[in-house]
Amino acid sequence: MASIEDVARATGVSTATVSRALRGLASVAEPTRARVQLAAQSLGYVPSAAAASLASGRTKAIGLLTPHVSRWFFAVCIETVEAVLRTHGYDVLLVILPPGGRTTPGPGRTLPPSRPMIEGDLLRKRVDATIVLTLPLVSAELGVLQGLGHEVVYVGGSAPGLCSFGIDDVAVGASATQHLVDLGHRDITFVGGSLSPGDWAPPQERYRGYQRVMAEVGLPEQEVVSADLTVADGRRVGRELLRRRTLPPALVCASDEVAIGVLHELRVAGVDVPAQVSVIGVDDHPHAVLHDLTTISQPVAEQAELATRWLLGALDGPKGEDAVIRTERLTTHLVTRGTTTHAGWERSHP
Amino acid sequence: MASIEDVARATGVSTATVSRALRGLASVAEPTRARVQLAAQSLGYVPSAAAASLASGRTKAIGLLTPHVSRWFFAVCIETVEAVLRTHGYDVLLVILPPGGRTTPGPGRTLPPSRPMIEGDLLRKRVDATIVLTLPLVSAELGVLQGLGHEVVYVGGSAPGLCSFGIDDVAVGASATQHLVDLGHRDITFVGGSLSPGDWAPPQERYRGYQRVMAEVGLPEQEVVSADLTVADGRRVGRELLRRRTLPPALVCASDEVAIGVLHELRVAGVDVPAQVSVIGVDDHPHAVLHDLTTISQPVAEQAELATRWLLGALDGPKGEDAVIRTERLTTHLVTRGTTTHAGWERSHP
DNA sequence: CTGTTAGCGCATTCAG
DNA sequence: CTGAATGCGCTAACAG
Repeated sequence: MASIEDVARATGVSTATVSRALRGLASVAEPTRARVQLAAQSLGYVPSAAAASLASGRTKAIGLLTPHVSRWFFAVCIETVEAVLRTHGYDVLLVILPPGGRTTPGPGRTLPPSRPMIEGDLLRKRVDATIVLTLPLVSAELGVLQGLGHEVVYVGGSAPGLCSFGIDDVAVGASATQHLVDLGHRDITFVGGSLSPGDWAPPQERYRGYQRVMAEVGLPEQEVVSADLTVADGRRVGRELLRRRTLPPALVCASDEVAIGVLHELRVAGVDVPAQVSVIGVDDHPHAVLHDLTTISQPVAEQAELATRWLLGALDGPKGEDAVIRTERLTTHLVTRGTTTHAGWERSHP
Repeated sequence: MASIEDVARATGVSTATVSRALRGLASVAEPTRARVQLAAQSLGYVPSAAAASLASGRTKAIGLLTPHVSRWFFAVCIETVEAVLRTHGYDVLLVILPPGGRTTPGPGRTLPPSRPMIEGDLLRKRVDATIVLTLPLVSAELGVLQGLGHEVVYVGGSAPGLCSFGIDDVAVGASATQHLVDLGHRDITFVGGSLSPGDWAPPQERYRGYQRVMAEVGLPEQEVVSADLTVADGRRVGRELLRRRTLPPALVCASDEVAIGVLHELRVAGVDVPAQVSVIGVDDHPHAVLHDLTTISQPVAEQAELATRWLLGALDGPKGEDAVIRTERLTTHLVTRGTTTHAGWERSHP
């Protein structure tokens, strides 16, 4: 366990010089730096992150808060964030906060009691900044994040009071709905809404887009079908729809994963998609094409990368000066595949 | 930024007592502890991880090394590991080491030059132990891991010289192959092998299982089809197979994701699965059932959980005493679905 | 360009 | 059960 002092002794310089040399500060003579590096290497010296943090006040680590890992959007974000941070010398502290139970009770603002404290404790002092991935935050948590005393950036949507890089989920819901309207559909059902309309998480926003378009074109809203954004829950919804007397002819699903689940059950039951039911999802998940799913595509890695780079810039740049809250919305686009078609197609078809 | 001293002053005790009280050490009078906790809370005191690490020598963080995030196996492992560690007060330092390029050149043992050093630097002193997820390590890296000076556990298979919790990939490959043999197949092709047979990563081991069974039953090995374990690469393979004069009648795929990709292309091209081609995968990926894929199921979360709990035990327990290298293999099982059937089924069918 | 001097905030002896 | 003293290993002024 060589320490900086061993390296200093071996090189015949002071520990301060070793520190400077190894960190690449300009004010070190090149020959000196070379000797220091050599000695450090041959001694197998590795600086103590704890000591460096304590002395410098910076941890060179960044917290990454996410509600999931095994869902495509989050996995891609995590990979992207990690890659960018690592090339810039930052470590990633992964914190998973499953949203489970959070939107269930009462007015949708209750949390398991341990959660907010965990966030505060966990991130403060341990990291230099925090990246939050599309976590359906409640206001108490926003407060915690803002009180963290360091930069916070939100990825995947927008969050009140935080810098964010994401997409416009209302617009996404609207586009998906509009696509079906354009195909002549009038009876359009939204799948994937949650029960707590007070939250501003993506499914809720997408639902608002649906509502907006339906209102604009004067169509009656159908009762929303609640679902987690998973294949498993999509399947549950699919089976539920099959039990109805008549199938809904057009579905806007809040994500491709639900859409894929629904599609699967419908097809297994012999329903002709899109002839009997048109289905559109959101994401352009890698598996969407396997199911020939029409969807709204969003640039996931780009959102994560932009957010991370912005954060790195903010960490270098003027501290606390740019109090401007930056909210960037990346563009999405419709990917037309085979699960959507004109209303009434079935009747006009052999 | 309240420090331990502020809490001590506010409570009228020494910093040592604050430290003990807050960490739950037994040797503190209950009333004292209560007062300390109250003061700490009202001051918003959060201990400095850096200072604690420096003083105690333990970081309360664990490194998690993984080659991927967006693949099902790894995502589930990451979620599981994080959940277990967090409930035990440990932070997770996520390190992604994409295996890209590692098995490509020369004898399959070359690495991008930066990699091994990164590992050593990154993990040493920053974490108390390391969990490695099914990373196709080369011997140099094994050396680095073993020289890290702390506990290391491997998840998903086994690694020479490391404690590990995983499945027997050779047996998995053998089971999959045996299933096809039992169905009367004689012309069986392995998909997903890598080009570097020197490595002992899962695909290679599964391939060895295939080889073993083929040899045992006296069947000729077919030329292995290389593929990444992804849907995209599975599709590439599917298209390649379609260009052959005759389709291989039976495929053992090294993972469900490749299998799903292959299946998709075959079906889109009008190939009847399983009548013309039988396909079996490995994993029992959540999407496998959507494609009616026969597969070998493995308990992913269990592997990760066992490994993590073992590690926590090792961190508490006797240091360096239990030099026994523990290798635990969990059981897998065949899940028969609709993508495999008897050889010659097509001919005997209307 | 380099050395000297102080802490960073806590956990841990060792006394009491 | 509690307090006083020591140092973990490094970075950041400040001199030179």
